[in-house]
Amino acid sequence: MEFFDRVGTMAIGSRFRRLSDIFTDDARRIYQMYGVGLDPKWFPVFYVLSHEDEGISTSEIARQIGHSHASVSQLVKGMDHAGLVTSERSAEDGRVNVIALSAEGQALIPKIRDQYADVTEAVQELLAESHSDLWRALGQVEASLEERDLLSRVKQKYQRRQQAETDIVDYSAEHGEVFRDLNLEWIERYFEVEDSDRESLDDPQHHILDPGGAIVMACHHGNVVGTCALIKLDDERYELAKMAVSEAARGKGIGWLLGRAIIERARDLGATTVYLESNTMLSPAIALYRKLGFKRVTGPPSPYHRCNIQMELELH
Amino acid sequence: MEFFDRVGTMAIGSRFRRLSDIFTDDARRIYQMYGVGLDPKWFPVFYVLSHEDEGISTSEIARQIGHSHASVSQLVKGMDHAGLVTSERSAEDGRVNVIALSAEGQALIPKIRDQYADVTEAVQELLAESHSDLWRALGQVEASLEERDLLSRVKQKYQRRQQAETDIVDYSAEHGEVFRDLNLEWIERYFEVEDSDRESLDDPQHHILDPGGAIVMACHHGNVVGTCALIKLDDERYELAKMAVSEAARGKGIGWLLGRAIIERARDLGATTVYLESNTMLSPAIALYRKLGFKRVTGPPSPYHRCNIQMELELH
DNA sequence: AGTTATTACGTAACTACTTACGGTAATTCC
DNA sequence: GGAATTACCGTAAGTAGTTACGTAATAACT
Repeated sequence: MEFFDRVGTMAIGSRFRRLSDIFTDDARRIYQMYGVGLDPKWFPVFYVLSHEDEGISTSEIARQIGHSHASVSQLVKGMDHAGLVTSERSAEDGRVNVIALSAEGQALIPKIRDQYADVTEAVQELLAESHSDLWRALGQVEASLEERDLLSRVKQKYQRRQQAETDIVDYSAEHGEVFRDLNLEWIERYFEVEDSDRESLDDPQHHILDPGGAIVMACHHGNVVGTCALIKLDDERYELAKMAVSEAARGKGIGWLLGRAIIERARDLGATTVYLESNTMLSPAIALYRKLGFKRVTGPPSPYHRCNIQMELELH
Repeated sequence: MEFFDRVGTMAIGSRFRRLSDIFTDDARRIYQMYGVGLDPKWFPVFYVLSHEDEGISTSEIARQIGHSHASVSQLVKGMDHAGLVTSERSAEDGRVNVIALSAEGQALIPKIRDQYADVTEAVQELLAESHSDLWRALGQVEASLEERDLLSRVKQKYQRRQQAETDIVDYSAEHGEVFRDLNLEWIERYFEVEDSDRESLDDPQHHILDPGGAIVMACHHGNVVGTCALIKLDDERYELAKMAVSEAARGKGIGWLLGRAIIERARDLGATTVYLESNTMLSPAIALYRKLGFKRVTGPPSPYHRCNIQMELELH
């Protein structure tokens, strides 16, 4: 397939699919040639059962062969119908179905041995024609994916790209409205708006900036999509607060940019500690704070009802 | 999947299927993340169309992406419904449907560019984690399969195994009945039984052996499943005839064993040429003769009506 | 002990392809 | 210039898996 070399690795899923189809197709004809009465799709289940002395459960088979339990359930149904397996409720646990090879199924084991040997040999010779060890490489890719799936790998690239297209700018008077709306959006979504919210959101200049704090705004493609504030507690301690990112701009790593920027401000202002209050309900936020270096602390109670977790970051 | 290392390479189809599913699954989420309005399954078609200036036909797309035309037809239907492509009958050829990206589809090209770059990079990094060049290895396996598919590779092993379990023995009196029946089976199936058939089949001793010919029988697991005769024409020329393999024993390479054995006999008898007559309708037989080294010749007409091809093998 | 959460399972519906089939248009063969 | 063959295409049905959902049994938590 010259196509795959043209499109490149983005089509790797399709390429695997195609190869799977090719092999599956030939497999059907091979099974037919050997004349063993086994449907190719039954083979993984058959293989597992042939290596178990006692019967095992549907879900255990599924775990071993990497299918869903529903798939195994369907396969076993077919094999049962063909008389190859027995399937009965467990005496110890009324939920589990114990599957085992029937006598007829057992009788298939020696018959399939030749086919197994021939096919294995043929495939191994085929794979050997390509210089590299494809079989091992497949195992390594599976292992890599188990460690970190493709989605998260791509997400990293995505966020990096989105972050590069996002500017962090200082708050100025014309941001007043969007600063308030961004914060009200999430507060109203999860909690009740409290009086102290209203005060600081309606007049950030007076409540945050004038006392020696800071506010930054995130602009993505010209739109303000996020904000974060730094409130001065005393000369050494500042509070990270009012972090908000608009619904549509979530997942672009903008919170991380805002956090980084506001910590930088704190450092510039001479802070040694940045403190914050949040709620464990907001798990993505907590994860972000942790990623930024914040650690959980227990401090004096917060004036906000919604606060049930306090965190701090030490600056060196 | 530890399972695949346990079963070994026979399960390579399943392994590809599983990998395909994993990638396809992540792909759907990735497409969602980038928010381009493209169904992942449309991508191959979209890719091909985005690289064509003019529209192309359904089957041409199918050829390029390696799907069936029916699949492309369905995909295009969906994309048309989503307004991404235009599809109309060709003016030159009333059979073909000309597919092209619509303006809306064109507009997607720059939107998908970032995603394409990010995913490609991520997959490449993933593949790089396994030491070997998986992508290239996949291409090589595809190429190897195109040259010779798995079925034929396995068939070779299969035949070798079956041949090892087959003995070639000399004709003796108790083979008379099976010799006749094996030959009548195929003659009746494809042609009319002629008088000269009856004569030699009913009394091979008199018609074949006594004049200086030979007959061999193939025994597979104790059953006689095939036969082949050698008829003396003159001191240097012998005719291979009456080759028959029972229906159930076809595809085991038994014809080849019989042919080899009868040629050996001819050599022992001092032949320089082995001649045969057959019919082009029996293409597997012709292929076998060719594989045994026979070449087509034009000789004097045969007494058998069914003969429409003559072949010879020179012995050195 | 009673409620709630978890686990095991089967059925149904869906997915992304395939093959099978049938209809129409073009080409090739006498 | 007709007949047979071949090419193109869409629809329907099949395939080997999946997710979604409902039910029953067990485990865990007050």
